[in-house]
Amino acid sequence: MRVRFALDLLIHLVLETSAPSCSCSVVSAVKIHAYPPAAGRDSPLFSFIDSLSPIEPLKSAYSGNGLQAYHQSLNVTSVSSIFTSPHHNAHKESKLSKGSFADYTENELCMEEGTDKNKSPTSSTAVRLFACTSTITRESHTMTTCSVNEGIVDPPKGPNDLPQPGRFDSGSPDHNTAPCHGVSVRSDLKQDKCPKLEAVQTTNNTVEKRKCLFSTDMQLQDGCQPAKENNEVMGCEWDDLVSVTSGELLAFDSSMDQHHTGVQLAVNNAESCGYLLSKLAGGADISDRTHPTTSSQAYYHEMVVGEDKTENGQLFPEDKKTILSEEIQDNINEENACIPLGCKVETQQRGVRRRCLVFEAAGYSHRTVQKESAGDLSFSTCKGKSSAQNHRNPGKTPSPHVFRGIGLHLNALALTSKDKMACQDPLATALVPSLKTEQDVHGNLLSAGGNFFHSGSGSLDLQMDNDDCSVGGFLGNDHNSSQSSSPPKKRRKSDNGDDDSCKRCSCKKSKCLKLYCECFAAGVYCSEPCSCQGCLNKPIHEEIVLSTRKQIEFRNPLAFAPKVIRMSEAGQETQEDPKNTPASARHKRGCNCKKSSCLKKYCECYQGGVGCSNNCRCETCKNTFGTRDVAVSAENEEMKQEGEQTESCEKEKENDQQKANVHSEDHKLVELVVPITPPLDVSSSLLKQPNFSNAKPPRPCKARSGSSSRSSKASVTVQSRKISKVGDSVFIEEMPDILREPSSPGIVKTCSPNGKRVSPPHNALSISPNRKGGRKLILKSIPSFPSLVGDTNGGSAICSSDSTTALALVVAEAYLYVCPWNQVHRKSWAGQPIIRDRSTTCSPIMKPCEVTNLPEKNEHLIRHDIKMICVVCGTYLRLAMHLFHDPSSCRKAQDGLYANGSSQFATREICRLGFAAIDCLLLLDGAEVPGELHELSGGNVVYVSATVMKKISGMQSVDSTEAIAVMHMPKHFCDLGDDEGGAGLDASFQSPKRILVLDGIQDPGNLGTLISNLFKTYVISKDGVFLLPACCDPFNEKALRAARGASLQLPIISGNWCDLHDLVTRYGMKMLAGHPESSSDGSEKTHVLSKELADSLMSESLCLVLGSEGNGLSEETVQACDLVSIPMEVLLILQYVLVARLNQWSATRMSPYETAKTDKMVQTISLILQSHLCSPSHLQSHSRPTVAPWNRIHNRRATYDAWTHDNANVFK
DNA sequence: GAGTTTGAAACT
DNA sequence: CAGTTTCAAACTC
Ligand SMILES: [Zn+2]
Ligand SMILES: [Zn+2]
Ligand SMILES: [Zn+2]
Ligand SMILES: [Zn+2]
Ligand SMILES: [Zn+2]
Ligand SMILES: [Zn+2]
Repeated sequence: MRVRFALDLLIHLVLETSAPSCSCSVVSAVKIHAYPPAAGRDSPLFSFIDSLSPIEPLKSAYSGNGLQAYHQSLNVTSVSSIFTSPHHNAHKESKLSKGSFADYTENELCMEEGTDKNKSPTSSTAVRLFACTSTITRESHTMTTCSVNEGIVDPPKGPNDLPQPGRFDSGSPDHNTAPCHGVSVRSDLKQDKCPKLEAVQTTNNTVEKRKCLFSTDMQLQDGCQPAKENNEVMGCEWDDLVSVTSGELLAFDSSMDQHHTGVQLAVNNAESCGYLLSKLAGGADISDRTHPTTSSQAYYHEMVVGEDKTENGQLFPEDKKTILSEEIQDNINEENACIPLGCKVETQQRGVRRRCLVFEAAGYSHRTVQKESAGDLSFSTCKGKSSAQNHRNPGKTPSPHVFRGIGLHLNALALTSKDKMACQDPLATALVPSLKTEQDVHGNLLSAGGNFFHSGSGSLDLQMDNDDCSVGGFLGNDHNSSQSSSPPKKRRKSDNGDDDSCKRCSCKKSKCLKLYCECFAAGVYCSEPCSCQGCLNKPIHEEIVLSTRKQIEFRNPLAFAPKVIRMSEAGQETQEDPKNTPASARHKRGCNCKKSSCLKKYCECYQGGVGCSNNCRCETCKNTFGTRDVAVSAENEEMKQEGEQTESCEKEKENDQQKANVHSEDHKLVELVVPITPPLDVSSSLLKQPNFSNAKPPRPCKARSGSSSRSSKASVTVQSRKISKVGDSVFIEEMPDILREPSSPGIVKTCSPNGKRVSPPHNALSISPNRKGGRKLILKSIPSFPSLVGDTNGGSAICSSDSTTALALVVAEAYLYVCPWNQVHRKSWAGQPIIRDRSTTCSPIMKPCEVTNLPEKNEHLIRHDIKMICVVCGTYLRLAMHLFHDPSSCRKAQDGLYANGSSQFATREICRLGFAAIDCLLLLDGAEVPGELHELSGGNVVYVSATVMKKISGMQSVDSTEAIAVMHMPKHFCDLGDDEGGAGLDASFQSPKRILVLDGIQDPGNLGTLISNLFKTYVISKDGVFLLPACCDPFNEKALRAARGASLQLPIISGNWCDLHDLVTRYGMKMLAGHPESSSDGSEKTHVLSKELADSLMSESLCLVLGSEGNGLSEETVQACDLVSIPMEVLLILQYVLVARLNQWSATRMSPYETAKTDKMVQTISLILQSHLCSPSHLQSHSRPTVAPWNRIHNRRATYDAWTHDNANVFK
């Protein structure tokens, strides 16, 4: 029992650390670290620990709270074990085991017994898995490794068994079997591997801990393990074991590096592995808890529970774990366990590895942690657990909470399959979750821990002692829980490498910076086992890695989230049932298998050990883990559950009790599968006893929203679906951070109506469900923004429709932010009413883009078609907008454009825009001439063969290219560098009022978007764009596409600063540029945007200068312009509005492509906003420092000329 | 170990 | 949620 507690504590710690979101757990963890050990705590242990473990962290860990204490103790133990060396162990053992153990055991026994019994049966079967090593022993001093195997198997395994049994008996009754295995394993290990383990001696103490292997899964249970060694302590041992494991895991990380000692876990059974993994994630705790129970399921439950308890919310994915166990297969266990840990582990690991996910994190994290404070944490946790076990336990429920932190994110999938595989093979294991930890170090640590676990199971590595093995990565499965993802992402920790798992990726071209790379996807750095080429996924390239990750996350917030969601986890959020079959987990996005029938690892569902769900689009699915139909029903349930969950989530905390109930229910479910283990409960009890006891596996919820805890309900199902749905509801993932942050001024809050919703949990971990899609922003909740509207009065406030729309558009324009006009839209600002005169809205900004809202005078300018274009061309933009300079055109103009459309629609739309007239229309043989095109082309239609078309279009395939329009460069474009530039300028502007000056916009997409936005409010002969030299080519494909034709209709002048000055002088324009408030030097040139300022500028002719994405305003700009700073509140409001609006758009009429673009737009805006908010040096440039060669205007021209030359004969 | 298959990622 | 291409793992021999 104690052990369990300890474990729980550890877990909690881990979780806490890992889980960013969970404040509670975190807190505890933190405390632990920070606080000095509680006096209360067991001194003996502590002292013990202290003495034993070299590691400081442990000590620190001890903090004070009871819980903490537990943790600490746990940590301690683990630490000791880990680090430890044998000697320590011995000492510890003696101390711990005896004293503490007794206590623990007793407690646990009580608790567990009930559960245990249940479990035991199952457990026996189930468990086998691993062996952990160590730690536990230490605590107990003895503990040593634990190997858990699942029940049945174990016993056999090792000689140790015998000992174990004894322990078991005493300690954890039920588990005996398992323990046995564990024991045996251990013993074997010890014997065999002793070295590493350090001798685990069972008896003595020492156990080393390090190496425990778990063989199977689940069950870590190990309680048994304890038996092994030394240990004796039965119940305690289990706990210890568990803790150990967790500790080990942690230790691994850390230790691995340092000591090595780590533990190895071998998970034999897949399930075990899975469990482990899950546990890892947060699971560690769980496992502890579970230990008692034995069965793997139990573990789950525990885990889940733990998570729930702890976190609550947060979560991690943990859960996900899922199920793996389910199956368990376990079987196996490997006896091997006996085998040297390393060996086994390795193999397993490898086996697992493959696809599994990697834990990467784990390793990293651990390391980091070790090194850093984080390390401490982890240690502490680990140790703490053990110690806790020893000592504490008592109470501490808290620990469980801690766990949560752990959640990992694993990317990996679940492991189930792996597990299974593992089962099959020894390896199996796989699953390890990655742990990515969340961002935080802690998270990392945690995750790492998680990974370890997984790995352990898998083989991962972990191994502590051995490092050799490697640890590496694990794969894991992980699933992570909820979490969200991202945040955690993790960093890879620093680390070095970690090793982790054995082999890992072998990327040749992705530089390990794409999701193709398993290491990168898992959130871990590449390490020695990797055979990648040109790898940049190394700690030394941390910046690159992190920035790349951000970009990818921007694109898909869930990119680094675990792919497999465990039902159990879901439980948290959703919940799931543990019982469920193994398959409680489901792949988040589902697979799309065509030829593998979901029976090969090509299938991510299969690989993850989960059945296919409704999210899968697979054909002829024969997934052995479950096919879609089955899943469906589950999903439905899930759905329901989700709803509940969500609700529950909010109330979770409040409803702990309820949860408890729920948990219990869950437990039942769980129990079915596996016996549950009550012991955990105890530990969990600290957090929430109920949960533990129940064992609900459910998971923590977290998922969702963050924190939430999940609903406890246990629904079994789980589901990802639900999740997804849930996500819908909320999430704003995409919202800029700023918005989310609380810090935002009060205004913001008020403004946003939904504030609540918007702010997702911080953590976010929860990922939003939405995500399914990945990209959409969400908005459900965000209605319009009140503030803008608002304010009041009724009046018009907003007009809403139009005004809002207009606003949105306006906002969209990055430069607009800087623009005073924005204020016009608001009815009031800063408490003062803003006068809104429709007539003044002329400013470009104000105009709504929607046709309906367009001022009449612009009706003819703004093409309704734009909308259509979006829709129609959205998916084929590339084709539709692919333009080239027209070679055939006359020299002077030289600038012809080819518009080739992949489809009639696209082509037609382009023409409709009325860009320039089409000089010639090239159609594929046999294609019909679209009516409108015919008119536009003036009858100049040429039919060409597919070959020619292909050549001209420059596209790989002509299938979608039905027509290419050859047109002249728009007359509105003039390059002052050219001969006749001047004339063009005069022609374009009779009296410019608003010119958007773009200084160094390097990204074509951004440039196009800016032009497009300006065009929406374009006033003929009054507005235009001036491109300074550093800008990319506005006719670049990407720019054209982004501009949706706007660049063909808006005056675009390309010139240098001298030209700009001439222009400004000639028309008496005033130059304005946005500037970060902070940077203002107080000079008279800096103004704060205010109603008065806006009013005063309304009638003036202005040049708005927008700096580059990466470098902000150039020196010249700053010198030449009046700087306008926008108060943060305003910016926030604008941003909020923008995002809301964009979301709305995407939800309504935007095609996928457009949606993607929207994302980019948001990104662009965010960047620009940042430039206003931060000093240039802080800006994070998302693009190259300079315009890429191929995007440079002149180069483009050269390229074009060359192309023209090459194709001269084509045109004849 | 080389070559093929496969389906997710990435890109347009 | 489009159509292709790229990529690296999974699988095959
Ligand atoms: Zn790689
Ligand atoms: Zn790698
Ligand atoms: Zn690499
Ligand atoms: Zn599939
Ligand atoms: Zn599937
Ligand atoms: Zn399938």
